[in-house]
Amino acid sequence: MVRTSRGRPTIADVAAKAGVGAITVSRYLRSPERVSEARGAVIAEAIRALNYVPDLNARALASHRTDVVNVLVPSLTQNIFSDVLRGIYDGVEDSGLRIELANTRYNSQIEEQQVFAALRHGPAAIIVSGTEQTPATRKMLENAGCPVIQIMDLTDDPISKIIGFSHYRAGQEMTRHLIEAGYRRIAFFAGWMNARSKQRLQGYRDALEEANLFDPDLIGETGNDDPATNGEIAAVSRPFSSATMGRELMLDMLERRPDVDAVFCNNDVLSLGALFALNARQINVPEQVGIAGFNDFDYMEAAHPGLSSVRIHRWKCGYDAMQAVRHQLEGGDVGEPIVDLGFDIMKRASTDRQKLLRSVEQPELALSLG
Amino acid sequence: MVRTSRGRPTIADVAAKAGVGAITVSRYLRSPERVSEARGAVIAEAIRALNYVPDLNARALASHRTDVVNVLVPSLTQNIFSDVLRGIYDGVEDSGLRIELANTRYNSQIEEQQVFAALRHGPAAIIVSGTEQTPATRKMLENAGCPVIQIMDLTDDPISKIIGFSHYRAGQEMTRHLIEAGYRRIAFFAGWMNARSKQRLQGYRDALEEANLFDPDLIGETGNDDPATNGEIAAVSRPFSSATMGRELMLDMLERRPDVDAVFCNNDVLSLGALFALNARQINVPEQVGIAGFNDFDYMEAAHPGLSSVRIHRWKCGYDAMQAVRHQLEGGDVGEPIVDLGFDIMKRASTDRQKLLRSVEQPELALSLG
DNA sequence: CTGTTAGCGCATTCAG
DNA sequence: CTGAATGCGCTAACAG
Repeated sequence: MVRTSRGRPTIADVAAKAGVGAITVSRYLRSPERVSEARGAVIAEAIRALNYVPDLNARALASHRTDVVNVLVPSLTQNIFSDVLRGIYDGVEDSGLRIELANTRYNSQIEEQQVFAALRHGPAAIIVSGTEQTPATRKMLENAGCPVIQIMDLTDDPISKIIGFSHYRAGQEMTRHLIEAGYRRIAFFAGWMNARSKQRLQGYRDALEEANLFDPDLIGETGNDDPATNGEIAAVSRPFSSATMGRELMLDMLERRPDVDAVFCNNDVLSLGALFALNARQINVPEQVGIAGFNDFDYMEAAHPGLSSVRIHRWKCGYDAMQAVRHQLEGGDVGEPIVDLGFDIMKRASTDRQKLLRSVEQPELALSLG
Repeated sequence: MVRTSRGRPTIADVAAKAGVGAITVSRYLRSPERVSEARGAVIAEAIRALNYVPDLNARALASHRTDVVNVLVPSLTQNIFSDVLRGIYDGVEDSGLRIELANTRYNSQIEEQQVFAALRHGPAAIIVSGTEQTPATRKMLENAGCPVIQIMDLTDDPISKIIGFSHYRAGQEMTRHLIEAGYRRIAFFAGWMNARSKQRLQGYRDALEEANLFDPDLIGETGNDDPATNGEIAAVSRPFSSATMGRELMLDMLERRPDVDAVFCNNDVLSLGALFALNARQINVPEQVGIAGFNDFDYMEAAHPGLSSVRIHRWKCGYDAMQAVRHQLEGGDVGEPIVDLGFDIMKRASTDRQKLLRSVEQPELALSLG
């Protein structure tokens, strides 16, 4: 004995005690139905008696597979992905799978390294966000030899299976709602633009152009393309405040374009900031300026006035991705490669301009309704 | 050859090509300084030429150790822990460590199972939240054979090292601030109570009692002790809305106790809901009712009026925990077993009642300042 | 349904 | 500083 084992009982100990071969114990552990009931019972007893716990590393080495699902998200800042993660964790319950979570920081290069690293331990499955993988990443993923699910976006050409929704259509539909509500000078606010934000902006733009209302001057951005300042940079203890940014963008827009009559914010926190700015300026929402956000976090409904937003199915996206993983791991097929979860335009008081039109003869009432 | 390897080059291939023993390659990989420079260069070249990548599972089996840091948090709902996670991820950069994240759902039994599961693969380190571990969990952690860090709370008796702050003192100090600001009937709002919430409540209570102001009737709770309804239950796609809860608690309190003049909310979202409720009722903040939250998320400062809150160092807590892990992994000692990160009472307009007192001769001005 | 054989790829031990 | 032998604990493969 040159080597010191940890003293824990091994599968051989169990096999000896149960009077069977080690492989039978191994089989019993992984698929009890492949072992006769009689022997199964004996093995179970031996396992209990010895307090045997299989070593995951040995299993991994021998099988080239682990129980680890690698999940890659672009951000951990409190935002949409925390709900996605909740869905993933709710979906993984009682599966024996573990989750290794990585933060790509909206950086495809980092994502590539992380996929490479993940592959080194033979993951049970990989869940990645979006469709912006580098060619090398895509290739690795195609050859991963395990289920691969893309989430939170849509594409005609998924790696294997994608579950999400169209950011373009979401941006377009909310903008159409604002137009229908009677707004004409509709601004777009964004903190910084990632691939999915750009799709939403394009939807906004197309909706306005089809109504002949597009005005590039109404796009409010911080002019920042760097995710680093979005709280994703290392060693910054407080993320850049979107609420403050929304307030600043709103105040700025009011100065530059006092005729603005609605703002479509790329995220909810931004819209909260915009609301606070309008409150401070005593500008009535939705009569004078309408507000819409994106994501539909819980506080949107509770706000005063209630803030309109695009509800996306974050939790379901994570949950369904995990279900798809489990289905495939149990031998099921990939199924529909493109799953569109859709979204809902939540129309609330903050964009209910009709209220003004409906009560145009009694303006003081309209104001008191704010 | 009964077995099909994955065809990837192994350490033996590298050793052969470099004309050295396998163990020398192994050594070179883990601590290059223990191999002569000449051989090191040859090995490096062979690795490059063969495109060799060490197999993590084989390494794990042979060494009984992985590069995985297991992190256990009680919740993934967008709250304090997303910032803690950011800190952890910022702290893990370029360390070669991976993070396996588990959600204990505020349940010590689940936590126990997860610690047990984590131990099966020989984690590099374990980070757990709070001090509520079961005796069995504690025992496993004490014998884990790897660094163990507790975070986000404080205790005299940490498992090994704890990094956090005193929830009791935080609750106490914010309450004292409210008293000093001139409030006398100060309510406490909580959605549901976990161990740390209870500590804050105790701090609130003690602060009021020392000023002879405690009134149990002013404690507003949903009477719910079950984290399940706090968004932690599986298969619930939308977490229970704290903002809505804050609004309801506020409206309820106004009805029950119209003389309430301040509310200390157990979390920021609750305080946001309270603010919206007061807005809707046209009750002036901070003149008629003061509001304070807990956590100090970014929107607190951006709110109108700015909302007071207890700023806790979430990010730093995660980051420092990771630094402690790395320090120990590099052979450093545990250091100070109890690290108090403290907190800051952020005094903003929402609790600035002095403003009223300062302008008592000109009440109309006071109101317009709201 | 069950067992035997032969590794999986790396790191430990101890001698040199 | 280096290497040979051996084992980590489990499972793939095939035969029976």
